Amino acid sequence: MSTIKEKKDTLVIVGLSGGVDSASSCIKLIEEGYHVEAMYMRNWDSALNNDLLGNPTVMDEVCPQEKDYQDAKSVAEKLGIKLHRVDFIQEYWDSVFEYFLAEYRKNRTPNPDILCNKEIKFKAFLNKAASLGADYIAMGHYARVIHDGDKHYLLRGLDANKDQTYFLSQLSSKQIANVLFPIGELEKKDVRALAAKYELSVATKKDSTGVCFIGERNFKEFLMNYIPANPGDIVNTSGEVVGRHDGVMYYTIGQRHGLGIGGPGEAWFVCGKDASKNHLIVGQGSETELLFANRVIVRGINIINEKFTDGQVMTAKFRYRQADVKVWVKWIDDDTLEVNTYEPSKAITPGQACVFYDGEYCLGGGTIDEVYMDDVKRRY
RNA sequence: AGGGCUAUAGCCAAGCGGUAAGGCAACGGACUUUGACUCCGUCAUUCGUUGGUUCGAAUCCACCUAGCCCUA
Repeated sequence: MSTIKEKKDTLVIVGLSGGVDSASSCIKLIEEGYHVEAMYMRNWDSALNNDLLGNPTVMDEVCPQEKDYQDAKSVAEKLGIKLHRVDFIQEYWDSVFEYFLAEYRKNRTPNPDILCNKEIKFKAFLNKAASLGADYIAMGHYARVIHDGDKHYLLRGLDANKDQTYFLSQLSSKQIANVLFPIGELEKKDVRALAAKYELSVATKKDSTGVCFIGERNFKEFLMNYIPANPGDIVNTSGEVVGRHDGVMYYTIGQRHGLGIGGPGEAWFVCGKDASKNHLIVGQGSETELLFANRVIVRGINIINEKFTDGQVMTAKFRYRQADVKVWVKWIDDDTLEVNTYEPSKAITPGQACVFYDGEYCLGGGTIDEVYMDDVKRRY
C-alpha cells in the first residue's frame, strides 16, 4: 500500500453500515478527494442463528439487517459510489459469538464488540478490502489514528461523549496501519449535519445500540436461546435468601434492575456470584462494600505500540462510558498485567475490557480476569 | 376463645378530623455500538370488612375478620 499515490488514485473502502456515522465517513473521504467505495457487511442471521426469544423484530416483514442494507444502498447511490456486500456470518459465529457464549457459561460478562472489531471489521473485512485492491479501509468509529512512518497510534475520538476507542483496544498497530477514521475529528452533531448537507435520509436515523450486528434484544431472553436457565437463590451479604434468580449468568456485577427485591431500605445491587451454590450475591445501596476493588488481573494484553514498564502510571477504563481512573501497572507474565488503582473503583467486572490511556492516546487493553480489594479476591 | 397490639399499593412505610408523603420493586422513556450504572416519567378516587358519629373520617366509635405478642 503506497503513500506516493495521488488521492484520486488511492482506493479507500469504507465499511458502510446503513447508519449516519459511516455515511458521513464516505462524504469526508470523497470531499478529501479519495477514490471511495463502500462495503456492507452482514454478520448475523436471526433465523440461521436461532435468534428468536427476546427478538423484537422477529415478526417484522423486513429484518433490520435488510433495512440497514437498503439504507446503505441508498447512501451509496446518492453519493455515487460503488457498494460491495459481504457476509461474515460464519466467521462472526466462530470467532466472536462462540467466545461470547463461552464467557457467559463461565458467569462472566464478555464484550463481543471488542472481538468483533479485532476479528471481523479489522480482519475479515480488512482482508476482503485488500483483495479488492483497497489502499485503505475506513470505518465510522469515533476514534483517530496517527500514521507516523511505520508507527501507528490510536487516539480517542474528538467528541469525548462518543469516543469508541474502548472497542478498538484489541487492534494491533498493523491492523490500524491502513485505516482511516474520517469522523474521528468531528462531533456527533457535525456528523449529522454533514449527512443532512448531502440530503441523506440517514441524517436523522437513530443511533443503533445493542451488540454490533445483532441489535437490541431482551437480553435474558436472547441468552436463553443458547444457554438454558438455571434458577437459584439470591442471597444478601449475610447469606440470607432474599429472592430467586433465573441463572447467575444473566446478571452482571453492579446490576440493579431485574432482581425483583422489594421491601425496606435502599436498592439492591449484584455484588457477587457463588457458582458452586448457584447463588447470586446482592448488597444493599449503591456504595455497598463488595462492589469496590483496587487491584485487577488483566489477561490477553494487547499493546498497540511501546510495551509498558513495571510501575508505569496511566489511566484505565474498566467499562465503556465510565470515567478513566488513574492506575499503575506491573507485569505478571508476557500476557498478564496487574493493574492497581489509587482509589477503590466500583463494579470492575470479569470479562469486560480494561483499556489503557495516556491522555488522548489509547495504549491498548486486555480482559479483566480477577478482581481484588487489597488481597481479598472478589467473588465476581 | 383472659389481656394487649396491628391492619394504608407487589414489598416497606408516613399520615393522629380537612380531602392518601416517601422508598423498594415493576413498567415506560432518555442515555448507550457489550451488559450494567445513571437520569426522567408512570404506578391507591382510596386506607382489612360492615355500620355509626361529623359539614367533612385512613384518622373518632362499634362489630366482624386476619395476623402478632403476653397470660394461661
